Amino acid sequence: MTTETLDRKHPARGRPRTFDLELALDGALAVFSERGYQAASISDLTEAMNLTSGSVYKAFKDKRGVFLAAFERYRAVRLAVLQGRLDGVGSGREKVRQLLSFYADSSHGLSGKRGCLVVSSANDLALFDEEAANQIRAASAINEKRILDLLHLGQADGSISSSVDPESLARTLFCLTQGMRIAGKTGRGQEEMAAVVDRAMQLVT
Amino acid sequence: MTTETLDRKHPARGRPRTFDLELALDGALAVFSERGYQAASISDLTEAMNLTSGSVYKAFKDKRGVFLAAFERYRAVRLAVLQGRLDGVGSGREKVRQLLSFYADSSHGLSGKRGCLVVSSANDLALFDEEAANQIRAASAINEKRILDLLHLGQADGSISSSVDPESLARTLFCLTQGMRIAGKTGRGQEEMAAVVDRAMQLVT
DNA sequence: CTAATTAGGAAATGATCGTTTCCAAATCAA
DNA sequence: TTGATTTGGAAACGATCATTTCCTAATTAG
Repeated sequence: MTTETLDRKHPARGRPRTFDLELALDGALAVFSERGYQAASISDLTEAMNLTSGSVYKAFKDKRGVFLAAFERYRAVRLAVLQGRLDGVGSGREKVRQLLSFYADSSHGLSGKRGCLVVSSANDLALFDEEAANQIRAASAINEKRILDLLHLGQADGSISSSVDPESLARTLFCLTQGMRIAGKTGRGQEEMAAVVDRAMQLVT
Repeated sequence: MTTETLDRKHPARGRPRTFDLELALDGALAVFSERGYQAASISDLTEAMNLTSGSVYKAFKDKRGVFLAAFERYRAVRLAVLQGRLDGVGSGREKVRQLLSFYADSSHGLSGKRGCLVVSSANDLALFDEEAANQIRAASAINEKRILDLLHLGQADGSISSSVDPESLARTLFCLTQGMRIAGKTGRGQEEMAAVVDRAMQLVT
């Protein structure tokens, strides 16, 4: 999936890379999240990545390559954190609440204003070529599917009634998470978002 | 609220304007909605507005001026359509459903991919100066407040229970509408969005 | 009429954009 | 060693960006 240029774990030949690739991507994804693809200039990126533009282009080919690598990095990091929280609770219903709380916690204060790279990329979908757009759409679909899987789990373990339609509920909760991220851009408090989670959990019966 | 340059209804002196201001703004807001503020170039805008850049700068001062005028135009047009739908139904609860359906109808197909100017502007909030950002935040707040008012109306006319907390429910439904607009960017069907509305209405008891 | 004023529009402006080029430095293979 | 290869980084590139300038056209005021 990643390009040949990126994953040289053991650089057999040539001068070795002196910067941390993932650390650089963390800087890049912060810029992309906050400003969007187009408004994130190479200058913005090189500054946040602590690299010169030459090194950036050597490592990622072009701006699109930086974005796609940062996008994957973002998803991996976020998924790891979420997975840790899901593992901490038992029932399917509790996992659903944990997932919603995960989004709520990300949607307030400074992290709320920084935003979600998947949401902002979906918002900017028209700016990308078909291949990149497909990756963004796929990431959204996976996030929605994850909610659906938790609902199925809850119905299997009895924590969620089998009478509710999992698909439409998953879609509804997914929309809610995306909306929390947008609302978070305008500056929200922890309690405001927590109350949204409590309210939404009334749908998960 | 609008600047002196714009609302010259009766141009006392000088050559009269030969283009329709609101028609031009309709073109501009379509570009801003679909591409976002930064990615909407003056070339994109002049093409969509059927104007030369000179005329654009005469009428709106700068790109920021075009955006702010288009933003207000968008809100006015959308509010008019929404108000028409709200007037068509009776109870507060039915008005809430109508509002959610209004967003759902806008979030599928082509209009879904075009997106909402308020949502995309909130997403790009970091790109604007403080004054413009405040206008965007205010627009979001008004949209949330509108839902709250409908909930209060429903509680007054008995169509919504007085035991539910209107503030947190309004915030939840607001997040849902914003999220529907984001989900709509990735391409959704009418039925998918309609099901989300049905599901959300279970919260409005 | 003339003067003042404003719109329309082409062309030019300086800044910034993403990207490439070029060269020195650092590594491995031989 | 020597050659091949890759990185680091400064500088340059053409394209495009938002904006201004300048001139003509169209209108009102007097």
